[in-house]
Amino acid sequence: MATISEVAALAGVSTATVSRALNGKSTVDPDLVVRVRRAAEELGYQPNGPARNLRRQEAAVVALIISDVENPFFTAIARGVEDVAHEVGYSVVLCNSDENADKENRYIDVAIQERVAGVILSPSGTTTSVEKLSKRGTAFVAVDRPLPGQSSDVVLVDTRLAAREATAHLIDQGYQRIGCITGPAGVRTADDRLAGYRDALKARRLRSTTKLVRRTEYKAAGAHRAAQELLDQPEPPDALLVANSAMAVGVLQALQEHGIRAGKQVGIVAFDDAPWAELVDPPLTVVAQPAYEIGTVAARLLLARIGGNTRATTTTTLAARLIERGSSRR
Amino acid sequence: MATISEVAALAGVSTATVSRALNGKSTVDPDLVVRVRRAAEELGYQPNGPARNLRRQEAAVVALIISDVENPFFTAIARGVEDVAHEVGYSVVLCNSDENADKENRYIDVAIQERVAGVILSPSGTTTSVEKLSKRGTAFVAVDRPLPGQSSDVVLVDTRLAAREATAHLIDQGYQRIGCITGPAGVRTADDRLAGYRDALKARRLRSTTKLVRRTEYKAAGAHRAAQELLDQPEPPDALLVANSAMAVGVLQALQEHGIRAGKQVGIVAFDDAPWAELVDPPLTVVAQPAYEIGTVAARLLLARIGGNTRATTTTTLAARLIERGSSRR
DNA sequence: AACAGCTGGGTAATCCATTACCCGCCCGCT
DNA sequence: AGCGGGCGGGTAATGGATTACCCAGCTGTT
Repeated sequence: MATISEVAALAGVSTATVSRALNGKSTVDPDLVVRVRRAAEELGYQPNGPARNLRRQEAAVVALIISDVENPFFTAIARGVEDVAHEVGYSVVLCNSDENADKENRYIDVAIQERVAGVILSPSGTTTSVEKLSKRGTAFVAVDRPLPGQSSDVVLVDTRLAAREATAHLIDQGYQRIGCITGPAGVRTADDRLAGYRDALKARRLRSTTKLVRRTEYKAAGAHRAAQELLDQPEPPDALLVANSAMAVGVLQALQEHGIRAGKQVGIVAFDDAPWAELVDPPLTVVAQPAYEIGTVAARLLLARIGGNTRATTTTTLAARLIERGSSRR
Repeated sequence: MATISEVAALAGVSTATVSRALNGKSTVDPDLVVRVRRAAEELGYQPNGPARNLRRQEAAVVALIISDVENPFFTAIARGVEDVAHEVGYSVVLCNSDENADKENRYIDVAIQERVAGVILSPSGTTTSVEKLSKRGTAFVAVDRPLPGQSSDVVLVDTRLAAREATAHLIDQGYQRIGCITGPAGVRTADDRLAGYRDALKARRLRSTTKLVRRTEYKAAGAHRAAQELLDQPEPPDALLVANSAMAVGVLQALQEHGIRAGKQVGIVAFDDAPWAELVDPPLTVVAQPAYEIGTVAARLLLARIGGNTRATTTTTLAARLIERGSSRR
């Protein structure tokens, strides 16, 4: 692997000039730039990243720590972040924390050790230790969920309002015993969706009972079990608000197993507009979240901070959109 | 940010001892180890990754370059790679090449610059330039698709055979004008699936016509257009082999728009067992690929190479499994 | 008692790109 | 002609962890 001094030797200049030429710095004689380029080309020179980062005290990399690579909501965020970051020459590395605070903290440590320029993360829980980041002065932005106790830029969806509207929609459609299957306690989006659900019930003077509420992992399996339990009760729900698309899979499965048809018998609204939502029968009513936009907004905020912007931290709240389809129509 | 010499000063030892103690090296007096640990703790010491990597000439990171973060097939591979890599202390960074040779090559350059220990990639096309990797001696493994012209470890699925079996299954079910919607020419899996489809037709002495074959991007939109074209023909197909699950979404949509029911009227088999495959009506017959296993196998091969193993390159071919459901039954 | 051998730990070289600092040269002005 | 200013480009310091090499001191053997 060629080093900068070999390039310098071949081009007949000093390493300083090579560095300046290749980085397009100030004023280097155009002839020299050409000679340096040619020499670098010939040797297949690739600058040594660690050396550069060591010197610069920062890598042109942003880390994106998400809680589930297999969840399309998060991969859409990733795409948004990537598109913006690439424009300005930053690379994005994706880390999968699996909703696991340990893994998440490990990745934060790695991010610090590797001296990435910034971190975007969807904090899995209450024990996320971003103080390390702020202590070191590494820029970071939270997405989807706020950071407990920390002030930072945050990009959120008004998920409580969305849940409220979705639930109100179910009430409007004439459903009366509406249940809710949401994520684990302590995960902010899960709590908010539940709160929004309760808001709607209260506003319409429907009584809210824990018998119709279940909390599980944000996965199909947990939701499947939860739906079965709810449906096996003496007084089962006649509609369900489901907190994400993976869970929706589990719920729809449970309905099938019970020989229940969505819509007519049990109304369903799920968060996240999955590509397959229109394919099931009846098509699934969903709360579409602007995931890609979350990513782009978060990336821009992060880049501004990296650029040294020191304005007060901001909270950006994006709206979700209810897409009514057959699964919430009798 | 504390450095190793500050830790050394606080612990009253040399930097060499700090390094040895924290890396669990050879024999350091247990008392000193404790003192060093305590000092590091107190200062919140995080080793400087770039400095370490510069010295070691390698980072404990493997790069995984996949062609579509939003495709569950690839994210499942990612999970497999992660699980294995983490066990031995390697971090995984995910890079999304978007089936774009430029982006892919850029990520390969980044991987080289950052001196990652190894690379796993699903080569998007014929112009993938891994010579840079082999020239530098960086270990790499190809997944899902072989590397054109290069010898390397490869982990594949026997996708041609799977396509053949899936097509044969459709023939057995009594479908007669079977079509195929596959990915772009030059993408090996797309070519193989088409070849397997043709194998099956030939074996059963059915004539194969290009009128029933369409190639598009591996995405829903392309497949949607393709399916519309096929169905609008004077002699439309009565069954379709679809090359991945994103495409299946487009195809099923087109069927809906044509008021055609899968199974009874047009048999469908799609690659990749998506979580929603059982939810559509009728449930979707699929070719399930062992994506997670591809990831684990590839990671183990890569780690062996990183460990200096110089055995000849291997090709691992895993079997796919046809899961018969309603969409291929009349 | 003297010496070989081993072990724990310190000193300083090393990895490579970037950049502060400095020098020499040329131009233009007085 | 002499001097100041500006510019191109070289020398060497710098960043921080790892590790080759070496030394001091202790153990055990004869």
